[in-house]
Amino acid sequence: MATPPRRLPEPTVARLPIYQRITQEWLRRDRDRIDSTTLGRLAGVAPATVRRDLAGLGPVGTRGAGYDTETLNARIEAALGTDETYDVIVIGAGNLGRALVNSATFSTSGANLVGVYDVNPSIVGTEVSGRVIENFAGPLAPALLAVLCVPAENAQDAADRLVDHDVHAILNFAPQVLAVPLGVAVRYVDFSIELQILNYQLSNGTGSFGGGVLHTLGITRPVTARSTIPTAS
Amino acid sequence: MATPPRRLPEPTVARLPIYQRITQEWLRRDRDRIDSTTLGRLAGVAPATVRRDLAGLGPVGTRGAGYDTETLNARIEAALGTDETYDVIVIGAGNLGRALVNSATFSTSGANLVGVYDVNPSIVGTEVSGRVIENFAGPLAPALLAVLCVPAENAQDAADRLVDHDVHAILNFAPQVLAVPLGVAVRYVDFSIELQILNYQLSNGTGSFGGGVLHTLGITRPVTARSTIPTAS
DNA sequence: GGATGTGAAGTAGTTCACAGCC
DNA sequence: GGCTGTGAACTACTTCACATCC
Repeated sequence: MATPPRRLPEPTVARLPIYQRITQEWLRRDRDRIDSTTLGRLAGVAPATVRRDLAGLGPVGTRGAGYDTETLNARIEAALGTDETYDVIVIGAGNLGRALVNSATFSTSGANLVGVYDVNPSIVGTEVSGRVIENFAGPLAPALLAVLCVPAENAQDAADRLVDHDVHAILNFAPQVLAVPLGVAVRYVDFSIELQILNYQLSNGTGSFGGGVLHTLGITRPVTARSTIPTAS
Repeated sequence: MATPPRRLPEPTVARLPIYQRITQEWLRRDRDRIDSTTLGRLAGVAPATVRRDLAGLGPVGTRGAGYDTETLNARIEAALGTDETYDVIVIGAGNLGRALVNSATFSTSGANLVGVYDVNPSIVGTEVSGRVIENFAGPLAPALLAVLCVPAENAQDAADRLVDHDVHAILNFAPQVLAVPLGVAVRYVDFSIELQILNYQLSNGTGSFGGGVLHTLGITRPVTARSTIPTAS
């Protein structure tokens, strides 16, 4: 059990996948080290915060030389638990559900799609990404994690069904606050709320001092450079 | 200028749209008052936090009687700036882009869709929600806010194009950290990161004490009740 | 009586600044 | 020399608890 020592702060957990994405890009480009300043610039996070975040994974860097790309990637994976795969079902195979199922990143983060469901008879039986869409009214593949992409008015009913089916975490794309029993985690992705927040920032110059803001949860630092990840030099 | 007195804290801004959604549901059901405890239970937020948030809009409640539904809704709208509409363009009309354009909530929050663009010749010219998809290489309708739903590998290029076109805020659905100049706000909606966070919470019982967690940004309170919004009594 | 609005206290997260190690 | 890891200071947000007003 050389896994994460203590529980990580929420904002750290939200940033780890971003560091990981950058680290993986670094790996692809055969760069074997990265330092907190660079990582911070690319992720839109202060260097000290990067170090504090990564230090939470146990000592992972090398003083004077930054972080070893390979090790860092492995450590983040272990901390997030994405080194093992986890089963996910998708409820709702409209445009959104299909977009998610098709999305390349679905599997790269350890998620293992074990079922796609819908109630619409004209959709059930069709395929998406080579997977047959099944009837949500019928039996469900076992999974602890479900992604909900149904219309708002059906979201609560669907959530109830999922809870009965022993789902313990729901990623809800419906613009609908869900009521679930204690012990079930819900996370919301709400398009129009995100729009509203951005619009507010536009009108008020919030987020740093009017600067380009990274905002996957706690991230509020401007990314100044125009380039993304430089090619290996 | 009877608009918001001071700048609101980020987490408050993220919660206001949720309060607003509940308030609007309340309006629809002809309930003319709501109190911080009820609002908090439905939104998954502590009552004191609800009051602190709403107090930031200037005095809006009535001691002893809670908040007037109509007034509250208007105040939140004014604070968020959704009482005036704002123009938005959507870049990328794949499944995701189409899902967003179709989404009922698009317009309900003040957003005004003024253009949908793609580079794929087999998509350009087709319609989505009665709107013709135009060529992203061609001229763009003016808008300060853009929604980016292109593949990760095209996201930075598209963002550069948008910045040149004087877009000041980008809602990025591509799993790609964008580099933009200062003065441009970016907000990320990243499916696989959300999944990873949820999976982490599953494995670690984070978020309250393993309880059902509301998590549109700062929201970490369990919603215990099974019912959503009760029907008018 | 009852619920808001808010000082004061508490908590969490970020950033500084530098000791420690390569 | 350079960059990590971290105590200490700081900042931001949340929650308590109660005075205030309907």
